[in-house]
Amino acid sequence: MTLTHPKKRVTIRDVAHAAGVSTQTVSRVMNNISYVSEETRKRVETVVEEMGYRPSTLARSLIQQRSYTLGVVTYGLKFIGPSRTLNGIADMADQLGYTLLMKEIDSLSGDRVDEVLDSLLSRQVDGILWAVPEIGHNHIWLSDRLASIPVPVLFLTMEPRTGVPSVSTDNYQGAVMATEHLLKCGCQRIGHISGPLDWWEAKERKRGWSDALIKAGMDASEYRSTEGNWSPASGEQAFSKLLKAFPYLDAVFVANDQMALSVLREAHRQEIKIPEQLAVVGFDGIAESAYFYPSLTTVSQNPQLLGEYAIQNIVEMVQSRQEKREAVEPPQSRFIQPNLIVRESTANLLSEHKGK
Amino acid sequence: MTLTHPKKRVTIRDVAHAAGVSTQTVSRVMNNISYVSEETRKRVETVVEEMGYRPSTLARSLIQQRSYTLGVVTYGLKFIGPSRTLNGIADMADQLGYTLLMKEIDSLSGDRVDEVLDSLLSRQVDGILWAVPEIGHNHIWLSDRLASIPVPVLFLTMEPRTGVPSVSTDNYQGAVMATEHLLKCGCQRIGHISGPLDWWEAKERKRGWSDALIKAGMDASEYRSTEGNWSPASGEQAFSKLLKAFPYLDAVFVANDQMALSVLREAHRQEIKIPEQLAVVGFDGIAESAYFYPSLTTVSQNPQLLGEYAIQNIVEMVQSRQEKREAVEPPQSRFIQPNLIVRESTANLLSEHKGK
DNA sequence: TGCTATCATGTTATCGATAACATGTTATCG
DNA sequence: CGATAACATGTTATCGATAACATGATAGCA
Repeated sequence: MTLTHPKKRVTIRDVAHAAGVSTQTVSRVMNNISYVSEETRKRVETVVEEMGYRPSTLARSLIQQRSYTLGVVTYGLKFIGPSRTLNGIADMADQLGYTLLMKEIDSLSGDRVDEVLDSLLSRQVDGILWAVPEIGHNHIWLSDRLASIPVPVLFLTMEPRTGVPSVSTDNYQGAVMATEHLLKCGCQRIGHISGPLDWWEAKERKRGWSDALIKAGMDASEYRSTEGNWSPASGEQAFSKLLKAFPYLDAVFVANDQMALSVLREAHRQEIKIPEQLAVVGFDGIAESAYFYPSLTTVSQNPQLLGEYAIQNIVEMVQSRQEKREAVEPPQSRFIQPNLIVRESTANLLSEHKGK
Repeated sequence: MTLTHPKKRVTIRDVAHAAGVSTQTVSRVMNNISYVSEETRKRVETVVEEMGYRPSTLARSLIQQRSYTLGVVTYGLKFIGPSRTLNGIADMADQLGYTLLMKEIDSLSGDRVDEVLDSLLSRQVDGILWAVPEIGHNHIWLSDRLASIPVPVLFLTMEPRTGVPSVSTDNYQGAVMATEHLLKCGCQRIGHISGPLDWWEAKERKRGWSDALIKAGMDASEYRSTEGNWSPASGEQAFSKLLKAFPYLDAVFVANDQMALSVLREAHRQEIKIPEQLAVVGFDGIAESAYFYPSLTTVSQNPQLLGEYAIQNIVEMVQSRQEKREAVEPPQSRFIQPNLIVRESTANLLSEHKGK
């Protein structure tokens, strides 16, 4: 007998009537404010309990012009990084008393931007988190549209722009750390397998690698780099290409762990010993990387933390706008530092220098 | 000069005033309904365009008692499976014109259930997708609370209950397929590394393995199974334990790919040849599994599809409730079939029987 | 004692839209 | 040609709450 109770919603008026008071008084009780006698408060609370009354956030949002809801726009939920970021976002939003309206964007062309923004804004979000990585020109809408958005917007994983608040992992520093680690291991010919170079993150990682080499007095131009598309399959191809073009490699910095996985596998097949003949460093620090064979040295970022941090930032922006007219601080671009996890795919080299 | 435009929202009244008509007429134009003269329509549309008017979904939801918003409650976004499901959910919701209110639950105890439900319901969601896997007794609230929820609720990944609509992957069948594949490969002593057995999915996979063995005339009780917790680390431990207790294993069916990854690695370390000495089958079909060494035979589920399917179902429920009083069909438990992907970790055994 | 501050509660307006009803105009038709 | 249907638009009520204002009682104080 699955009766679907059509139960009408209990409204504040029902409660007021049942308790013999005005709706205003019920409202006062629910919000714990101003003067309500102890007696009345008790009575109302009892009725609320009995009737199972829950105030409509919707109605409240309308009159208060504030919804305690944030819009989140993501891209790439099928990958673990963005998902973990969303995880952090959801956790922190919850902790701070905000609910999330979520939209996923699939195309990167930016043609759906207006549609998504309208949908969020028409639902009165208090702020928007744009968690779509910067790829190609998919952020150009920003210069035209941003000024006309009536709520704060915070961007994740975007090239810093003055006047636009953003939070990103410091991909550049991460890549520098990875490369310097390889140098410290004694590697002399360090290749790179990059991500798709229209991605800002991929560019940053490549730049870090290149700069670190230059800083070490090596001519970076002589070092080859090949482009993958983040997938294991592309990593395999890129690695073959790299090896062919540059057979004397003694190390590779791979722009993500998934591509590094196929480098390990392919090296295995070709009987290239890791790390003795070839040191490998990945990027991301996915859970599996500790169980690759050999386990992978990698630059670990914490996407979850990124998300948490982002929410804290946007909530601050939202609240300062509610209270005052101006933000306490001007918008900023902030970075989160990744950190290097040294494992078998490079570890052994630390003591003995090689490749003289 | 980052001026934060405080711009007041343009309301229907502003438009009506500017166009010299009533708000009702503007409403009619916006919703393309009933009789509006071509002339008036044009004029209003022009004004709408000029002023950049966008109707407030919030206000509309309030009066229409319908929000075109669905609540989604997830657990485990830091894992790839649930994220991909959410991906499917978001895509399909978008296609069908619904927006998502998202809540992530971290604890499994169920103490936050009421809070989450209230939060969603107070925002007038038209339906709820409960995408939290069934673990231990975390679904008991259902029997008490479900009847009092005024909108349709659909559960993902839950043991079928009559009268409660749900959508799940057929874990049992998947496990049967995996085990029968191993049998067909000629394996005779097939072990199992299970997930945490308070998870319904883990139980189902174990049951499938056990039943397949029994069906093949083997005494399943003689075959050992060890419990992991889905993580690679636990897989390693479970595998060692299993090997110690049952050294003559010639195959393992591992309840997920992450644990299978460490089985591969550990086997490698102990110089156990895969698949010759030990065949391995995983579960999930994560992207990396094709690039493990050796590549992993696995039961691939499609969490994305699961999510899409779930949204289609709940939207149907929502719409049929809007139109009629009763649902077209009674609530059902539906299953999605996974499929077996044969790779190197078992493939070679297909031709030559072994282990006599 | 009369005046003001504090307390307790109610009344009316409002948020931004649509529903329901009303009204006036123009066709259509027997 | 008058009645009815179809068209075009406006007015008022409503969704569920809170804001703003109003009112009455009590209490403290000069």
